Order: sequence, then C-alpha cells, then structure tokens
Amino acid sequence: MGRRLPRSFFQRPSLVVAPALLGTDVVRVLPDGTSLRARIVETEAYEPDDPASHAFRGLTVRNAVMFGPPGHLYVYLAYGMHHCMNIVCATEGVASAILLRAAEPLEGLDAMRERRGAVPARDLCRGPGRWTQAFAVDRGLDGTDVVGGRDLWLEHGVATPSRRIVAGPRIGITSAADRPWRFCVAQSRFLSRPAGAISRPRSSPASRSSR
DNA sequence: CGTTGGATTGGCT
DNA sequence: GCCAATCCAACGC
Repeated sequence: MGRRLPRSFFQRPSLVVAPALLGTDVVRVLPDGTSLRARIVETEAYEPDDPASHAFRGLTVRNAVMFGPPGHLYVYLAYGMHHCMNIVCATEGVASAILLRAAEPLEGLDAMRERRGAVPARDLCRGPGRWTQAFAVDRGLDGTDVVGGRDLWLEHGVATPSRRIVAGPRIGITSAADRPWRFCVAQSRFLSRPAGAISRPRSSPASRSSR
C-alpha cells in the first residue's frame, strides 16, 4: 500500500492541485473487495467564478459537494448516461474541483473490463466517462471522503516533472473555453485526446503548427 | 410546467 | 466527421 495523499494536498487552489495530481494513483476498492488502480495522466481545474463550472451559478443540490470541505468526491451525470468524477479542492465554502479525465490502468484491469467490455488497456480509463465506468463510480459515491475513506483514495505515484506537463484548453465546454486549465502528461498514450487539443465544435483557429 | 442543453461516448456516414 | 442516446438541472414563461 502506498502513501495516501493527505487532506492538505487538496486544500489548495484547483489550479495548483490539478497539475500536481498528474502521476498520482487513484485506488478504488469495489464492494466485493477487488482493488483497482490507475495513474492520472489528465486533469482539468474548475475554479470559483468560472463560467464553465457547475458551481458558477451558486449552490444547488447537485453541486453541493463542491462547496464542502476539500478531499471529497463530486460525481455528476453527464449527457444523461456518463458519470464524471472530481476531487473537491480549496477550502469549505470555496467551490472548486478537479475533473479526473484520463489515467493509465495499473491494477485490476480484468475487473474493469467487467463493466467496460473487452477493450484494450489503453481504452479502459481514457476519458472521464470511461474511467468512472471502469471504476464503478456513480452518483452513489458523490460526497465520498477520499482522504479517510475505504472506497476510493489517492496515493503518491511517480512525480511528473514540470517539463512533462502540458496545459491547454479544457475539453467540451463552451464558456471560458480559452482558459488553459487542462493538464496532461505530455506524450502519454492514455490521454483522452492529444495534449493541447482544442474543444471548439465549430471553426477552430487551426493555427497549431503541424510538423 | 415546458424547454433547453450539456465537464461524453460509440457507432455510422 | 457527424450525430443520437438519455437524464435532469437550470431557466424562462
């Protein structure tokens, strides 16, 4: 068993925590006792006063956990079919969270396939909806304590050097789409999309220099 | 109370 | 590349 990330780790602004989470491990223990482990390669920060955040318009039943103390899981249902999991950051009353978007599966791959199907390891946790499906995370785990709990927690993995961290626009949002608050491990095969990819559905600047 | 539109994914053109 | 699937919170009337 590795070293768990303490509450203090999450008690910082999401823009600090999001890149710091790259290279850490998410450990999940299923109801039947099976352990799953995956190493984070992609995160997104959602800040207070962030138009793209679910908490932007204030406290609701759905986003209440975001306003609570740090180190808890915020889980919501997206597009009526996929769950997305976040880690609440900062301090109580300050609504900020990190969306866990993609990871490299390390343990329990066969158990993940019981829900994901017979897909390659690369596709088990490649995307927020796929990852929650692999880890059996849904609204039932909304509010779970990831510091002292037994269902899901985080552990120190392999620190990612800052030169290997790439920031870019967040995926799939329409407001505040210019804020580079998506953080990726450069070159990782397990990213939901290549680092730096633009999410704009319509006309993209396409100014990215291709090689 | 009806409408709208997602922090997505997978399948089809 | 495009679009349907499918739930429900947020918002407008």
